[in-house]
Amino acid sequence: MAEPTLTISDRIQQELDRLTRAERQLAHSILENYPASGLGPLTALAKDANVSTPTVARMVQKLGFKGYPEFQNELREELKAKAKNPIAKHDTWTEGAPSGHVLNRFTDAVIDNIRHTLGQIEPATFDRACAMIADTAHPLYIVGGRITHTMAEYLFLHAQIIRPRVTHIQSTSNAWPHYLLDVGEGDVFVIFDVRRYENNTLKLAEMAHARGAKIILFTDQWRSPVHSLADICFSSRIVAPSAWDSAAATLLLVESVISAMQDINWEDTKDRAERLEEMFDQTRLFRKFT
Amino acid sequence: MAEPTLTISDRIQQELDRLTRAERQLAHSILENYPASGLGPLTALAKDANVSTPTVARMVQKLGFKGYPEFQNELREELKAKAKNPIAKHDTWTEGAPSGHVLNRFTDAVIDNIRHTLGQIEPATFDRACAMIADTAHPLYIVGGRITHTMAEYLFLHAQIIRPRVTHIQSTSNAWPHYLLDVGEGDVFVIFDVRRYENNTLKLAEMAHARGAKIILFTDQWRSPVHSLADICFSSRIVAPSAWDSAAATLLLVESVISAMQDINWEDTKDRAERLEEMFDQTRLFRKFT
DNA sequence: AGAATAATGTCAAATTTATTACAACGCCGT
DNA sequence: ACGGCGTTGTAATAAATTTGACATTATTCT
Repeated sequence: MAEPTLTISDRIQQELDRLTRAERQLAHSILENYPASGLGPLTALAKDANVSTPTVARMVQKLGFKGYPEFQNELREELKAKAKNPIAKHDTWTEGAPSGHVLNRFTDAVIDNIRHTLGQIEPATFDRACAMIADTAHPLYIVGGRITHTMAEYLFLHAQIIRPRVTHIQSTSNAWPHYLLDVGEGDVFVIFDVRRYENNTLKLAEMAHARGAKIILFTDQWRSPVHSLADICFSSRIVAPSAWDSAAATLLLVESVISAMQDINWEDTKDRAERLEEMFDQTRLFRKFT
Repeated sequence: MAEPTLTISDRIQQELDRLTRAERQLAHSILENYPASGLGPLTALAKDANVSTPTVARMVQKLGFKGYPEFQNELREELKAKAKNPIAKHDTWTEGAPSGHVLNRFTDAVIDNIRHTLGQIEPATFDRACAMIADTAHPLYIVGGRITHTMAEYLFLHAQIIRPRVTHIQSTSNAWPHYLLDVGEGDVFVIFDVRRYENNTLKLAEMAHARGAKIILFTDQWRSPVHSLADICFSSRIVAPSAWDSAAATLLLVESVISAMQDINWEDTKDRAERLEEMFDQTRLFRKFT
């Protein structure tokens, strides 16, 4: 590729002295709202700068492009790169590994997933979801599928400490219908369903929905069919340079939910956590921290 | 003009449910590199999203534009507006949330953890670990504790597809000594142990080590006591603005290992994955992808 | 001052790009 | 299984954008 690290903006400014009157006029117009104006049609740009269309065509050639379309193309590439950049000033994450190494490739993908995922979330929706999950007035059910039950369990293990009345259901288990016996109006379901979407999970969601339960769904960018039943739906990006998907962005969301829950229920949590500590001490399950 | 303050990105996400399959595909492609991809020619966008050109034309009309050019025009206006903003607070991950919001605080911490974690890994060590884990000449045991067994299981679920002879042991279960009966020289143990370090896990590691097993340890920055027995030790940073720790960096490592394993064993994996697919098809566990 | 040269604009041709009409396909309900 | 409806793609058409040729205007040098 041999991408020059110079942006078009840089190049224009560099050339500014060597440009003629009309071209300078045009150059300033381009830089005025960069890069937006350069991405419109040549005609519009010309009119904006009060120059003729061939002037535009000639200048982009002077800048080394074959034509206006090629010029626009590079502008768009710049824009793409810029959108990615706020984070990726690291060219490699693991020092000493080539950029093509799994670690670097994978990490790039994950960071990218995180950025996309977070970018699509409305804070208000997130807060609402956390409030629902933290609300001890209603029982909380956490549901996961074949792979996602790991995420479900992660949430469960923490939720269990933070609040009472939490149940973990594996949709792949054939025991789940039993759990639904007690479900009533206003109960809260957190459901994980990522491709490949599981029939069991959908069935479970339908039954819970029929009983008046609220559903908060964690899914991927393509969204599980459960989403039509869900009150709140979070979709994380899961693409990875691998035959499988990445759950990292989903985990980040889950952990954020845990953190928010804990803030909401802090008084209770503190108490429950202390009692848990005591019990652990008694069972000698853990080492004393050294 | 009553310009709605909604960006095109917002509008697309709002409409997402009402869109058809091809249109959704397209929508995701637009959001993927927003707004750059939408500023190119219609034809290019269509090819990018693997849909036909009329699909693009139809969707922009569905979104309320008279035609593609008008759509692009608004995109450019958005871009201009964004550029004008006093350095649009691009340092937040979730737009519209204050930088102090849980989502932003947590994400910052996680990215930071990832950076530190990856920075401490030697690629050669990583590769060696992957080779050991992928080596089908020896049985593989995966061990997790109270919280970490979610990570262990995540690895297990994937490893199981990639290679034979994989066993998942929960150190909190009192059944684990049984598993050790068959362990012999050269068997590989992947052990997860983060604070609070668990006595059971340490015991298990000691016994495995005594029997000549190789140990690959995933722990935190303070390193579990198991590390003195381990052949390879990965420590991830787990600090989070919360009363609990973040497993995100650990998960990233695990997923990278999975990806690397898969590359090493690709021939076998392909075969095993196909057979698994068939079995799933027969059990009708999953929906057909739509 | 006047000729020569460079710069710019006008207009038309050529190319690309968007739109429309229509046919094929898949999905759902009967 | 069959018919109808909605969705999607192909291909032709219409519109636009870009480019090139040429005439005009400004600028510079003698």
